[in-house]
Amino acid sequence: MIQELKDNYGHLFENNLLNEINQVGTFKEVPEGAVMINIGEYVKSMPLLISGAIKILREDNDGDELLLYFLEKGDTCAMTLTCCLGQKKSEIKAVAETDAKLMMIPIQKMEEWSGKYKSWRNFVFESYHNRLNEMLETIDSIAFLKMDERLLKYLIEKARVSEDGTIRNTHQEIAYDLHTSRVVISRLLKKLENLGKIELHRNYVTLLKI
Amino acid sequence: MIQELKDNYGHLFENNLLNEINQVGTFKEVPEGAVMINIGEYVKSMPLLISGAIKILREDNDGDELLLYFLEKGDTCAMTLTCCLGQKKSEIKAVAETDAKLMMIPIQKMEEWSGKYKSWRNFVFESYHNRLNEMLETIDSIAFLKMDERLLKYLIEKARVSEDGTIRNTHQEIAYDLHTSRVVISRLLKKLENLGKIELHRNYVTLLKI
DNA sequence: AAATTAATGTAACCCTTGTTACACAAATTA
DNA sequence: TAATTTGTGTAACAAGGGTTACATTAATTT
Repeated sequence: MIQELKDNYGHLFENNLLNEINQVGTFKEVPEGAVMINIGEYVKSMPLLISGAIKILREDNDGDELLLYFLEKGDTCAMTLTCCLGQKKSEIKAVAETDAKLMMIPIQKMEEWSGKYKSWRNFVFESYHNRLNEMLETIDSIAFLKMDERLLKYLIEKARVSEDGTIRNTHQEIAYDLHTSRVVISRLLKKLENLGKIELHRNYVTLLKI
Repeated sequence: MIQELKDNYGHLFENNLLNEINQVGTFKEVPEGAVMINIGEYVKSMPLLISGAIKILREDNDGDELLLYFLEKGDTCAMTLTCCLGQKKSEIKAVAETDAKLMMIPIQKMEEWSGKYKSWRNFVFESYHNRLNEMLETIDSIAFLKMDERLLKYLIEKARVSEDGTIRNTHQEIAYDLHTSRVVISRLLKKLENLGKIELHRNYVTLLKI
């Protein structure tokens, strides 16, 4: 049994299911920055995230991007779930935000386990629920917040999922995630620095404790 | 057996399940405009929509609203699903867009049926998938479109779910759904009228065929 | 070290959207 | 019918944020 599987999913799944996952799943490591799936691609297996963080993005026809949310350990991709079941194309893009470890589950098992294990069903439902709530959070941000508030919220999220609490990105990269321009981000970051909320450096930003 | 249940869900569910739904479900009619659930309320049963349309809204702390999507016949509310299972509060507000007919399912049955009927599981998964996609559509609109494009898209959606293809709303009501101001909507509607896309009247708008 | 590339700072400008104010018309109520 | 309320049209202005342009500084390459 892979120890990290037990550590992260032991409280969720009964032993029989854990053993099955351990048997049929494939352990996988992905390096930071790796594109794990693109819009329009078919999904072949379902990931259970063991460590690290995955960035989920939406893209429009012009290739403009928007960050939707991050997945962390114990999470799975809700999109993948029905993509697998219905053989549908992915509607989102997934990129490793940090180095990450995953357990990949073959799609045939999902349907089988849904009938067999109550804990699996609950996990799947819970995942959907979490993802829907994260989408609502995203909608709240873009619909109700101004760009400076969105930026601060983004920096806090980014710092949370990063290893050391710093945001190791250029202004341009931040601008892509928030679907705005580099100049706007530079302007607002400077404003946040003047307010004493952050510290700016070349290639990274640090959040200051309040 | 309620005929409309068979008509709308007969192709989805096996007969045993249909009969159970018919037995334990409560038939319910709601008039246009009725608030079916508010943010923060607990959900007691799960609705299967038989006819009419339901408007799903998000609200921020100041009471500002934003239309997320419409539910139509054959749909259910994905939010409700895990709200029921996890005894969680609703994150959204639901208002009858037109007169609607529903079958209300007691929450205990949901868990039971998830283990018992494959068609029920598939329906639930499919619902989640559809709702996630509708949320993505909403995000696309507010993130990538300008207000005039969002407005036109909104009018087309509204016309689709309405009885007679007209949008029976005041400019103020449209403004609430799109989370903007009445003046902005009046301005853009007038622009769309000048482009020959719509016809403006007091209290309603008609879409012109292209 | 010099040249080049990448990241950031900042000014000036413009467009979209939001706000305020008010006129006018249609519907409703007195 | 007169008075009031509700819905719409429009002008003028403000603010947020997107764009272009260019300077400056740090890192990388030659």
